[in-house]
Amino acid sequence: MSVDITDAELAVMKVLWEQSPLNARQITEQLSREKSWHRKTVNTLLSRLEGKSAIAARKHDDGVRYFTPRVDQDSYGQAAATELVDSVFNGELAPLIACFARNRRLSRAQIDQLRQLIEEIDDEDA
Amino acid sequence: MSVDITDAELAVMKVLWEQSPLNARQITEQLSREKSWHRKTVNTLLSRLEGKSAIAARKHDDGVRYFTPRVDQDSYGQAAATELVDSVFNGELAPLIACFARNRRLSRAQIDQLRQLIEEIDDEDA
DNA sequence: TCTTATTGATTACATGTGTAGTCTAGAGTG
DNA sequence: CACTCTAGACTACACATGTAATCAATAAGA
Repeated sequence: MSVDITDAELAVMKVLWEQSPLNARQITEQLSREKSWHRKTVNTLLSRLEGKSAIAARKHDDGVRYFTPRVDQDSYGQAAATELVDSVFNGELAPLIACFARNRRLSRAQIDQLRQLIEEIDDEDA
Repeated sequence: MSVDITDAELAVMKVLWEQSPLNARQITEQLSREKSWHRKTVNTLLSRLEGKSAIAARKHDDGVRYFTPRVDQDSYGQAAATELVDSVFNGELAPLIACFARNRRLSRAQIDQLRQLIEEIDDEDA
């Protein structure tokens, strides 16, 4: 509900979440590792993201615009996860994790991490 | 990656996951509780789902087609969750749960359920 | 049998999305 | 100063998606 970011746009956001501000050229370069997108394509995505206020542009001294996220990764992830859980799992988190565990073997470290996370949540909750 | 089901289509799938086989009229009726979709709209969605092999139609004795899911809810949920976790959380499950917890959506019962789930996963893993 | 209601197939149409191309103004180069 | 390169604004265009309408065949009633 917060901001609706599409798949292609998400790739751009991920670059900016890792490092920002960056200009269009730098972003295209970063993306070239995984996507073979034309500069213009990245430009369009940046414009659309700006239109959605998902990123902000600030013109630097060199006259070029540098972009920064206005939506942080956590908020976005939270919204996306909530939406998924609501739409597919009827609002329950456990089935998602169960699905996940069944699908993707969780390593011992990951299981321990989860256990610890649950304890933290529980403590906070108290 | 399995089957690409859109939001509108998902609403139809959820009805069929709850009960099937159902014909178009019955599905429209079920959906009317939450969506005010025209019969024709539901029909289009059914056609598209059939095209994607997400559901199967079988003509019953009354000459009307009854629909059944060909993709089960678990598989779909698993795929959707995996995609979300991969795309937003870089493949890690814990951040998703942390996000969720921060959002204060977990009741004590849910926390207990999670804890138990983790233990089960852990046991299986051993 | 003629009329009407219903199902399913086909078609429609605005908006969203992926993926660019074109055009213009300013920055740097000979 | 004329030419060129680049960034950004605007435009393009096919396919996806939400949301139906039209049309043809069939079933059911008068």
